[in-house]
Amino acid sequence: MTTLRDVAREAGVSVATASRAINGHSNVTGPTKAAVLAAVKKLNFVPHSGARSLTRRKTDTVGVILPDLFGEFFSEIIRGIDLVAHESGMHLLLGNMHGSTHETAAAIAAMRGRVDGLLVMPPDVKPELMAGYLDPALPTVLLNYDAGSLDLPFVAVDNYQGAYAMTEALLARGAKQVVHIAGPKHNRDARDRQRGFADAMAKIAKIQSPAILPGDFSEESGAQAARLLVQGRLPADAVFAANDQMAVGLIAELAAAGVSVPGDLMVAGFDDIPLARHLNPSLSTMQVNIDRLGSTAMMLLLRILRGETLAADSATILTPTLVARGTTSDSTDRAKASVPGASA
Amino acid sequence: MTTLRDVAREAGVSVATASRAINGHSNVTGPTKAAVLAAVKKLNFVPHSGARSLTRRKTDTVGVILPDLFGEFFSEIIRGIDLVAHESGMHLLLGNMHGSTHETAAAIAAMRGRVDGLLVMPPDVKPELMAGYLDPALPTVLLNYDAGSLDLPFVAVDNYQGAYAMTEALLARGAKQVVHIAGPKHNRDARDRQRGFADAMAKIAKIQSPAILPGDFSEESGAQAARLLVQGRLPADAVFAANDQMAVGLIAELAAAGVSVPGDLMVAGFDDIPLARHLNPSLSTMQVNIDRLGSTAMMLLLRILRGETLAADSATILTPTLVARGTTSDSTDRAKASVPGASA
DNA sequence: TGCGCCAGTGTAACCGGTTACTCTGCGCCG
DNA sequence: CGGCGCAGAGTAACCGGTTACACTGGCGCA
Repeated sequence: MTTLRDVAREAGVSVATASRAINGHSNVTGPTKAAVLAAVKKLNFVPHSGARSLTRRKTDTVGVILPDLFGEFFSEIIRGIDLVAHESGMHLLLGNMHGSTHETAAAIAAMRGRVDGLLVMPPDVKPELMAGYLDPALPTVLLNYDAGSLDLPFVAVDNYQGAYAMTEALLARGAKQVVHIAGPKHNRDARDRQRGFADAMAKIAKIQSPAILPGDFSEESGAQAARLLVQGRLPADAVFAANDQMAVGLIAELAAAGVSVPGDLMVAGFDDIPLARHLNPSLSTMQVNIDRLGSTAMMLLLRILRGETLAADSATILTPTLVARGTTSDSTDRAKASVPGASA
Repeated sequence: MTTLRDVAREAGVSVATASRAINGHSNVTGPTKAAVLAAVKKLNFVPHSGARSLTRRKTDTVGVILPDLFGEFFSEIIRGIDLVAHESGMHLLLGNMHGSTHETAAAIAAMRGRVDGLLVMPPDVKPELMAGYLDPALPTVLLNYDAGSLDLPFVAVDNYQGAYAMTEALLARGAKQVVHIAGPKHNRDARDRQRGFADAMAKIAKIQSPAILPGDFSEESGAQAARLLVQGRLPADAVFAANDQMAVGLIAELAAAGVSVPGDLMVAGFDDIPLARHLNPSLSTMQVNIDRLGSTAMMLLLRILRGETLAADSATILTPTLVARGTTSDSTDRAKASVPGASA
């Protein structure tokens, strides 16, 4: 493995000159520079990024710490981040907290000396703990997490507003008794969505304690909710699941039980996963541009790295948009909804 | 930002002792070690991984270079890799070739000094070029790519065998005229699948030049194939798409044209994306355990990094398994298939 | 009692680059 | 013609750890 010293020797110059020539500094004569570059080519030299980042004190890498490396959500967010990072010549170092709070601390600590900044999404970690985990010297942007007192820049999806809007839409469609399937209790997104639902029910339908079934964002928990609904004879004319995954499980189980959607029961989800529009009937949901979540956060981080001091307005809120599809169509639309994936 | 020097000073020892205490070397007395660890805690010291990897000549990081950071395939493969990497305390550095051959070279070069080994999946790069891109000194495992003469270890899906098996299954179901929708022409996976299809048709159905429609793995190209099929009145009783994505587009467009699946036409895909079983009727496909592709490759790489010299048998081939679902069921199964997602 | 050995610790070189500072030689000015 | 300024190149310190080697003191053994 060839080093800068080798190149310098080959070109008959000092390491300083070699370094300058390679990095395109101005104070190098044409011939000298050419000689160095020739040596680089000949020896097939590639600078050692580790060594370089040690002196430069920058690594051209950002750490991305996510709760899980799993599924569509994950790949979309990475795609968004990469889009922006790649443009700026930045690399992505993946960290995974594997759901555990303790691992979160470890993952963040492991990033020291490897990255210039951090993108962290800790949906299940308590804010007061986060403060201790983060290195104040390392620029950090939070994803989908309002750290409150920590006052770190963050990008978030307006889950509350989204859930409110969806609930409102269901009520507008004529639903009287909307049931919510909640997400994991300690999960921020899930809690915000539940709040949005509850508030909309209270404000618009004047129902103070709407029915809320437990769930954990998994397909299976959606199916379970369906069984509760059917067997418990819970009066309901619409179900709003806290995410699409659960809505999928719910619909499958309802179909098995002979409940017609949207005829007997309207169903709505949240996230707009790709599967949503391919279901039959297709699933109404709140569309979240997850890739935008990632790219926006990355842009924010880049600005911080460039030295801009962000004002308090550094928080960016992305509002999800309502996508009305088959599972909430009223009877007149029913025919259209029966062609599977016709919108493809 | 505190350094080892700071810790040493605080503990009243030399940097060498501090380093040894922190890294758990044996030749440090109890009290000394305690003093160092106390200083570490007090100063909140985290070793600078960049500096450490410079002397240790290892980074505890592997580079993962994929054609696209996109979709289910990507997230599953990363998940598989991470599963194994995480267990060994390895980190993942993401590289993205963004489809361009030139970027591939750049992505690989950028890894020098950042990683201990490389996992590369270059489906569109010609083998003779790959040789020039790769650093022979850097342990590398190829994903879904048989480098041939390069004789690098690799893990691959047996696309040929999978396509052969699926074609065979369609013929066994009674299909006489199976049409294939091909993937991108320069893509290895796509070519292997097409070969498997063609060989099966030749061997089993004795058809030498079966109909093959062009495609590019996208949903839209599947839809386009459907239009060709319908408008061109191509005689066909089964369609085997080179991937699920195209099958999805195909089915949607067929439905719009009033063609019944599997009644008029059986359809099969490849990959078993999550969407496949949720379609109505659910999509028959070849299941590829993509996460296993990643985890197997990572295990192989780890073995190389541990110093094991792998024999020529280092190539691992994963055979996809056939998943027969609604789109290839014969009429007696039809009723079952009409319950959407009942298998959830 | 004196010597060698070894455990525990310190000093300093080193990993592979970058860059502040120094040095040299040339052109230009007075 | 001598001195100054500056461009181009070199020397060496440094980034923050690791570790080979040197050093010291206490113990066991003769």
